[in-house]
Amino acid sequence: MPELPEVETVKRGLLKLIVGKTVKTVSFDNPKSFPNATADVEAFLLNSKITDVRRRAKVLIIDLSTNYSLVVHLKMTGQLVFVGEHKGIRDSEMGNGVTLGSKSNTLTPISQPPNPNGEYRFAAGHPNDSLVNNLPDKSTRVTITFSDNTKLFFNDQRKFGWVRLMPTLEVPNLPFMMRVGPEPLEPDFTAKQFAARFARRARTNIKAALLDQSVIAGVGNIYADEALWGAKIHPSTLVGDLPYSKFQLLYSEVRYVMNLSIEKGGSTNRNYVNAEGKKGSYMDFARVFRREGLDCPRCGTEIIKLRVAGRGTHICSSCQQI
DNA sequence: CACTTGACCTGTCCGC
DNA sequence: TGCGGACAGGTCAAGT
Repeated sequence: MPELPEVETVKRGLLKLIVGKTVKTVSFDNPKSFPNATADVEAFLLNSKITDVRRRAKVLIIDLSTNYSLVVHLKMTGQLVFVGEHKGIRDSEMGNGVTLGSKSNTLTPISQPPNPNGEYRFAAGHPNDSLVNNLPDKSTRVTITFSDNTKLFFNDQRKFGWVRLMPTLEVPNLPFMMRVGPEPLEPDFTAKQFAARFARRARTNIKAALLDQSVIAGVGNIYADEALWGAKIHPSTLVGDLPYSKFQLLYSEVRYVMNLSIEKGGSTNRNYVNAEGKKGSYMDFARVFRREGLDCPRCGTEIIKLRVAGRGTHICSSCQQI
């Protein structure tokens, strides 16, 4: 998914849209997307109130008044989209799986497909701003309906992402949370600390190390390429071969591209949308990512695409040399 | 441990 | 237009 700036954008949207709302029902059609015990859902999710929305690395944490939290990882194609007004559709027509809640708070099997005529309206905007305008759709895995009948959809085409209900105090004990590195945008996070985090990965290339969430949190394929271009570092350079001055540059570039992207609402390469279903515009400002065949904005040399650390990688072969 | 590769899924795009 | 293969924002579990 979604890397740090996209998850941060979703978090900011949800903070405005769902805090204070009360969960009425939840429905889901894919156990992998929402692997929770029914009893826990009934005891700690239904009728709970949303108290806060937080982010750690690429993980979203939606806190509930029951001292439980919904932990969400969007992985490659996940979306969390809030729909504020709807019409022409009933709860019984939502999704293909089971619904928890409603009046009886009991499991209710759903056999109807999503209503193809269900209409959901978003705030007016440019037609290209939205990628989702009729939810639920076939990528909808989880639907939460609030007491005012507004809805939060977890959509995920590739089913890599997940939503988990767990006690808030146990969230930091998730294996991923135990391992994940520092937040690169924290004001007190320094270049010196940044450089020190890479010591463990001296014998691999800098791109693989940047993508390693246990080194630095939140960097993914887009911002790794963008930051390496900014620091004029070839992605295949061995970490151990980089002088401290390059780490200082890379530290600044990681923070620059991520802050810029948050300002632009994130990157919509394919599926990403924010909490209102709208695209982000960072790709309009990208210097190398997905720009193979175009000119390097710094020197005019053609941008090329390689494979580094098993990922599509974009560089200027003139600016970025080993 | 550090490091690399394939697997997890669905959809799209590109070449034949 | 059909079909096969490569590829897509991220982690993990296995390999070496």
